[in-house]
Amino acid sequence: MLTKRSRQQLIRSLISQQRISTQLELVNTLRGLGCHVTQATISRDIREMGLEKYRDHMSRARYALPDTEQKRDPGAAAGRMMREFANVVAVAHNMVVLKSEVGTAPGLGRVIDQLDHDLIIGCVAGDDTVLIVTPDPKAAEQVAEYLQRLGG
Amino acid sequence: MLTKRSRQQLIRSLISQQRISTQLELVNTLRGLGCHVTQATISRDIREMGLEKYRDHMSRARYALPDTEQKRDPGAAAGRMMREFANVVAVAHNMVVLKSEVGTAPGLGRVIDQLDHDLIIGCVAGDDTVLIVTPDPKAAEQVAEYLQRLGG
DNA sequence: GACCGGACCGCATAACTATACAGTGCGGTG
DNA sequence: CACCGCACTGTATAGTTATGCGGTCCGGTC
Repeated sequence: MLTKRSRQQLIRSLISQQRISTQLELVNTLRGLGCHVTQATISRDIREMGLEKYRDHMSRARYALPDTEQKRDPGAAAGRMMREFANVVAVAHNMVVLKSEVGTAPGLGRVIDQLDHDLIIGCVAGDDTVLIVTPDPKAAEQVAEYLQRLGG
Repeated sequence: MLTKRSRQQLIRSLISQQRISTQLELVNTLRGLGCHVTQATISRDIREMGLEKYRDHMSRARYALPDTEQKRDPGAAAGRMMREFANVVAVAHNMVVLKSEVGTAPGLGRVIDQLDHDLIIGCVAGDDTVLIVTPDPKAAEQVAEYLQRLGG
């Protein structure tokens, strides 16, 4: 049997890769990977890990990593967000303008804040635009390039 | 009987003022206010309004307004957050430093971003600190005062 | 070894939430 | 008015999650 620790790590991996809607679903998926536990244990794991259950834009339920989780690897989180939601990255003077899907800008702004990038002074987000403030035009260029690389 | 619309408004008001942990709790509270509905209706309302259920730092369950909801009245949202989580507001040069309960800084930073305040260029949040960047020391003073007023 | 305490888990079930179905009321249409 | 369609709701129940209790398995102590 897997240790509790590695089981929880497995759960983290699973829920970030595929949509898991119920604990039973998770139990069955884990069973398929040779990890045999009951729904009760999963319930405890989920609370312990602080996972969140929310509904996506199709109002389908899904478990997800908590917000704070993103701090462990802000680059990866930002990369995922960029790939999923960002459309255009542009430079304007000492700022980087990021256009994204409507409604996703606040989330993007947040992960970008969490990058804690030296050249990023701060950012503000509207509905579909993130404005990233940098010290000067050259830094803006660098940040823009960095973000584009993140977004793969 | 209240209209569906006003009932939902009432729900919004209730959950932002007090901790509501279950739908039954909400049903009873509403009943106390003369609004008599069943749990089923509440369940539908909650999904329709996109309310979220999460656990606070004491791991107590609570319903809350969705993130996007805060945009309608960012001042109120920020005020609530400030009252609940902020401890110290200080000025340092052209910045405002906000110390808060551990783990609450990202959320605070976010609502502050959403204030879309003229004098706030942007902000970054750590675990228990929000750094707010303003154009100059005078603006920082003004922002600090504004935030303190918000926090009541 | 005997005993204790704590972490962990499963079982059974309580607690909570979502939904299928049917009923009501209301506005529009013939 | 008769009829239809739609929004809304309650009832009953299915679906989902949380938890009280008891058991097992260590690791430490006497």
